[in-house]
Amino acid sequence: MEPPKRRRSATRARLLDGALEVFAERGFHGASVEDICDRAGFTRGAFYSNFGSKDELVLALFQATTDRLLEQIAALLPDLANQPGTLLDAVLGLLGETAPDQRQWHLISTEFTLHALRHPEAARALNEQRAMFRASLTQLVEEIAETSGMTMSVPPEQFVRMIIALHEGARSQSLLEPRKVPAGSLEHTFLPMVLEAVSRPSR
Amino acid sequence: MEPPKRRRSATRARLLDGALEVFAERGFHGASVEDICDRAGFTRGAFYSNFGSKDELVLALFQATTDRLLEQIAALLPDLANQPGTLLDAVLGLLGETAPDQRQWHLISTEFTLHALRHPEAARALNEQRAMFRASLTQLVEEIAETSGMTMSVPPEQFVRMIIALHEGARSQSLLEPRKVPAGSLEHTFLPMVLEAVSRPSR
DNA sequence: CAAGTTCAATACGGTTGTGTATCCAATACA
DNA sequence: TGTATTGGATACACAACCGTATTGAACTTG
Repeated sequence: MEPPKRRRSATRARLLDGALEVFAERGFHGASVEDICDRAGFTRGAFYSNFGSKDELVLALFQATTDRLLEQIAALLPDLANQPGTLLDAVLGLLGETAPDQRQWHLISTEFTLHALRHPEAARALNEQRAMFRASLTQLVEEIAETSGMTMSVPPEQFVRMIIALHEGARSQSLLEPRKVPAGSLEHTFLPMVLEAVSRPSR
Repeated sequence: MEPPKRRRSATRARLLDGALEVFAERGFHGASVEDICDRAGFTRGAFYSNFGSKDELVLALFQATTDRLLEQIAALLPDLANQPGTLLDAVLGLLGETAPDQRQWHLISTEFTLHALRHPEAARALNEQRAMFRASLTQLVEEIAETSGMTMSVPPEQFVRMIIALHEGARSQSLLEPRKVPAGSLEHTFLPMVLEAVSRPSR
């Protein structure tokens, strides 16, 4: 009934989804291949017929997640650039909306970052993805700055790097103490000041 | 020859040191008890005569590291507060000097943060430690602001939270791309702007 | 409709890792 | 000096996990 190609890629997808969940719950090494298969409703036989090893799965998972993320960004970019509102609203909106589940995304991406810090190959893949992500944000910043007649006294990419750094650090604090640090509070308090400091009306 | 009490706590300390190294290298779950014992020059017998389980070791390790860190801070605080120099130099100096090996410290603390996000008890311990750390920084900020006749338009603790967030996010980027993001570059570029924006001379 | 192919399930072997129980040496103490 | 205690080593039992080999079922194709 079902074409085998579709079937295959469907189980692959389900395994990847399961892996995403289980990794978020138990962490990289804490999640066993069997855990992932159980979550996806398969056995290890299915796993090893789709992936060569756990490491291979991790790379595939990261690639799949990255692809989805970049697609979402590409879809959102035009809207954000043309809609009214400040530059920071657009950037922070993009940072937020691309990851519906902030907690899970933070766990996964942080975990993979640690992995990358120990494995150079993973680091290259991660840096590549982050470079594309930054590029999207930088483009957004440049466009909005242009249309609103602003010039920035620091390279836009530097500015974006700073936003990302602050965002990730703040997210960590928000997840650790949700009541004391509401999501986005640090960004919304301090980023306007920085923007004010680095931007001047174009002459 | 050697007093038994001393001997015992000495091996405990060596095991904790070994655990610190091995955790930094292979991560939390990736490090086996035997790895740690090998590193410390003992066997698992010694381990289980000092710790009840791997989890117990982790908590003990975190406590020990935390204690050392807070001691170092307490020792540094008076110097920094009284030495000449700007507020930011003092704060960033404190952030830097407390962890001689930035990479190892980043790996360990990030790993433990992930652990805490999944285990509420660990989260409480971590938040407690971070609160004390923040308190030290806040105190430093308040003292320096006072002696230099400045008033801040945001609560000092908020300001400190923001510095920490930015610092941790920036450190992650620096470790991933040391050549593109020299350590401390983001902080030194943007923090002065924020400080300028939030501080006014006291009337 | 029969042979071949694909995909996942089952069964298995081997490795690794945890924790316990026992043993041995060294020190403390009577 | 002989006995008791303490700390660490050795040996062992047991579970978890990874990866492979084999089997079976569904679908494709000639």
